[in-house]
Amino acid sequence: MQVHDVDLRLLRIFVAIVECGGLAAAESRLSIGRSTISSHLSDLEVRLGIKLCKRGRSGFELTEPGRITYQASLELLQQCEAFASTVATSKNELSGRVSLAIIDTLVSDPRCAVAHVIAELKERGSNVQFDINVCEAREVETSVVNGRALVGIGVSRHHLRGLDYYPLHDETNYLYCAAGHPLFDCDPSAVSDLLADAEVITSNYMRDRESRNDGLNYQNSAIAYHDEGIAHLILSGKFIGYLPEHYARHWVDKGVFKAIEPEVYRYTIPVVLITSKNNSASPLAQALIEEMKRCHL
Amino acid sequence: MQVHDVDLRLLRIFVAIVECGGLAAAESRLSIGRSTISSHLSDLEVRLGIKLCKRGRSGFELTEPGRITYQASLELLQQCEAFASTVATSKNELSGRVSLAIIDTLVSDPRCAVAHVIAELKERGSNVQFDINVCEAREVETSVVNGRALVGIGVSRHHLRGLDYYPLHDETNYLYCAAGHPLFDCDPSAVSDLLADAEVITSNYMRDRESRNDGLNYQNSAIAYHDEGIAHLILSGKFIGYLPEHYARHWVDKGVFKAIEPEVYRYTIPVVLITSKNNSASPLAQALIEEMKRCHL
DNA sequence: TAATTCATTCCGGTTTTATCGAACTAAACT
DNA sequence: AGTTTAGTTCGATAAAACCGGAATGAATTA
Repeated sequence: MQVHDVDLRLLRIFVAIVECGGLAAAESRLSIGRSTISSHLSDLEVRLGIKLCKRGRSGFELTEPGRITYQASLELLQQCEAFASTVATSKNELSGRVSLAIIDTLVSDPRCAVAHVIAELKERGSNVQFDINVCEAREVETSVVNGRALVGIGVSRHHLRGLDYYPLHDETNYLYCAAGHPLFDCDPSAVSDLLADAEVITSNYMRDRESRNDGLNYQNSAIAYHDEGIAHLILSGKFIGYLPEHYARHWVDKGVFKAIEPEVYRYTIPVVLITSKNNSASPLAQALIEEMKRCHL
Repeated sequence: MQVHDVDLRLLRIFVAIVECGGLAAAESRLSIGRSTISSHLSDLEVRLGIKLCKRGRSGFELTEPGRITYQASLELLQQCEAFASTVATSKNELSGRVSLAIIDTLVSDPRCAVAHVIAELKERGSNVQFDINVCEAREVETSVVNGRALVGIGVSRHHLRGLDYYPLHDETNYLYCAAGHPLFDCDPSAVSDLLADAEVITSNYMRDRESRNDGLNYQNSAIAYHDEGIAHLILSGKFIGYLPEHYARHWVDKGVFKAIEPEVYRYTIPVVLITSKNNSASPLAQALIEEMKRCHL
């Protein structure tokens, strides 16, 4: 091997060291001994003719050329992945990293096809890697906008420019109370009075003034942007709040949740596939989107 | 070595084979035996999971994925060169952030080489960033001591431990009065009387008791640690004070300042380059210091 | 000062890789 | 069919890469 030849393995090790902040910490990540790492690192330094970092008991620190080398290494390794992806695509296989931003609790919806799509993509390319981020509604969109996620699945009413929205299915939300709350076992005639007093949880959807046309008592004394947070609050017996039917069903079946006048207190919102007009060019993104749509015909 | 890992050496061999149009021809170019080349090539095919080319007595021909792989290989190898070049450049080129603490009004001294040094460093590395802080004398030293500044340029009489001082040039200060002050147009014989009454500005230099051996009237009714502040005070016509000759010249030429008995009321202080024994190890600091000294030979 | 932590260096044994040459196969040319 | 050319396969071998452990060093912490 020539001295001037780039050795990707050494670069990977170097990157790991940098990201772990020292040889000792990199040990477990690389699962090779410290002495080995040390010699690899100094190997690289000799090859490049550069002192890459200061290290020792006094702390780990990149030199300026080290910083540059680190950045360049990341770039080169990225380009290697692109190479692999190009080659894989040429044989009709998918390859690369899929990053998904998904609104929380969607997993409990039986119509949710995410798992199926993952299986399908993995089937079509063993090199496909997944990076799934479950987050609240707003975050789904921002993740797609700023490129953290290739594709998002969530709900949205105020569509952002630069994003494409494709409706997958509708999600119906009901107003729930839990055992222990006055509304849980009350006489039907008392409902409207009790409702006027009940504190309602403010969720992402309910943050918009226009959504609060149900005459309920929004005091902002309980706010939660994740359904799981809302569930906690409802379970306390002190609040009532909207939840997707599929998510609440778990507790409804156990007899601890009850929907309050479901014919009145309900809203339906479409679950949408969110993609960016920018980064949907890669074959991987293409396949993901197509498959997602196909599953929701 | 993992299967999905890219091996640059194999890619180089593959490229050579393609460009030579067969294994036999590539033999001499790679100066390795045909059997070796053959096994390398099939290695690569196994790794990528692709049949790259047809070969045999019937002629050499790339498959379609082979063509794509060849193109992608060229690209990747190109990017490797770019990587190498980036890293190599970072070796010789200076890069990083230069923080300078400079005593104020030095810019008006024609012997001040700061601008020239900045130009020179920028020339030697387009990645160099500058962070210049113009401040009063004391601050120059403290900035270097606590690391806020890599290098300082200022005046100092009580050298601090841990700092290195390198004399650049001498700066002469005269005692000035401005139009409107009794001393400005007075009769030479009246000077000594008027001087006894004139209020003198206390500056950084004049804060030391030992410096106040000129018999003047220091009342501390006007204090300024920046030359520009001193200039303001002198311009008011109510005070007299010491200023560097090069800085005062501007107003002297316009006829609004006048030096008072310049043969008597003057002092000279060396302008020094101040560096810390700690952080002068970086190549950037090194270059800066060397260049600064070179300009002041 | 002692203990701790991080890193380097050296040692040796194991594994992997690179390489060559010889034997072999397959197609094409004579 | 025999020859030629191109490539493959198969050991064998030497080189190298790899790895962990012990000893050491250096700087920090107790």
